[in-house]
Amino acid sequence: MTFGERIRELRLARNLTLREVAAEADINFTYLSKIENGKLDFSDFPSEKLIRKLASVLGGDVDELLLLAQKIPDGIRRRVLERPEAFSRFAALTDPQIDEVLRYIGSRVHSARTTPLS
Amino acid sequence: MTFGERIRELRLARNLTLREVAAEADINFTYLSKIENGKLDFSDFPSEKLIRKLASVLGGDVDELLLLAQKIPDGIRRRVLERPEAFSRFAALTDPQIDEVLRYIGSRVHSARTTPLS
DNA sequence: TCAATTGTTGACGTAGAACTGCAATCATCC
DNA sequence: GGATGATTGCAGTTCTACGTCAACAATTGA
Repeated sequence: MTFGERIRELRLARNLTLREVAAEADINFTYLSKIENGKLDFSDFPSEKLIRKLASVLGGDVDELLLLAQKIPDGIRRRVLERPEAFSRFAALTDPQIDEVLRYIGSRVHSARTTPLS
Repeated sequence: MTFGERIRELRLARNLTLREVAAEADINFTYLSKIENGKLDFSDFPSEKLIRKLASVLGGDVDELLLLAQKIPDGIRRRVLERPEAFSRFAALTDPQIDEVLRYIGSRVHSARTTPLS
């Protein structure tokens, strides 16, 4: 699932046309077409600002869209900047090790979510 | 310690002038002055590209400088994009919970670092 | 004393990313 | 067959992050 595919999916799920969504997002409908088809001239994705707007207009999840566009969600970014060393260590784990740590979190660490996943 | 302060520290530690470092980094020395003094017109920090160049020229740690400039180091970024859900959960932990998980990693997860901390 | 070196600052310039917009073309669907 | 919607190439325009320039201040050292 690419970013563009997801945008299209969200748009069609609401039975909206390119023109309708583009108008609400204050962009040109041809640009939206290019976004959905991954045919942007330079860069693979639109700006973070526009991604947020599209999420809002389409009722999509901002973080999901940001990730599809290879951008770091705010909640994670904030925490990385607060605890960089911790994240460096976590990032250095292999996939199975990450899974193991997640199981540990699930079993040992309770009421973990103090803030929404954002 | 701000980004600019650290840059200046690195530069002075090598007894280099603004002009010398700027020349090596292919920028104007007045721009470097602003960077060190946190006086950039817009944005608080130079581009990621320039940060890397400065790290190289000054022999500084890229990740340290990136973090001071509120940018996510590559190693972490890559892993976040690979395992977003895991990082969301990790990021949602409180500080003490993160510390607990780090202790767990230290005690249970061996040969964790398959790649450099980058 | 004055000139050489170094650093600071406000105003200004610019390249590239982000986005526009048209024209031509195609596909569907009543 | 025309109304509606989408695609795409290409040449704009806009915006701002990035960086320069010119003038000046501070310090050093002969």
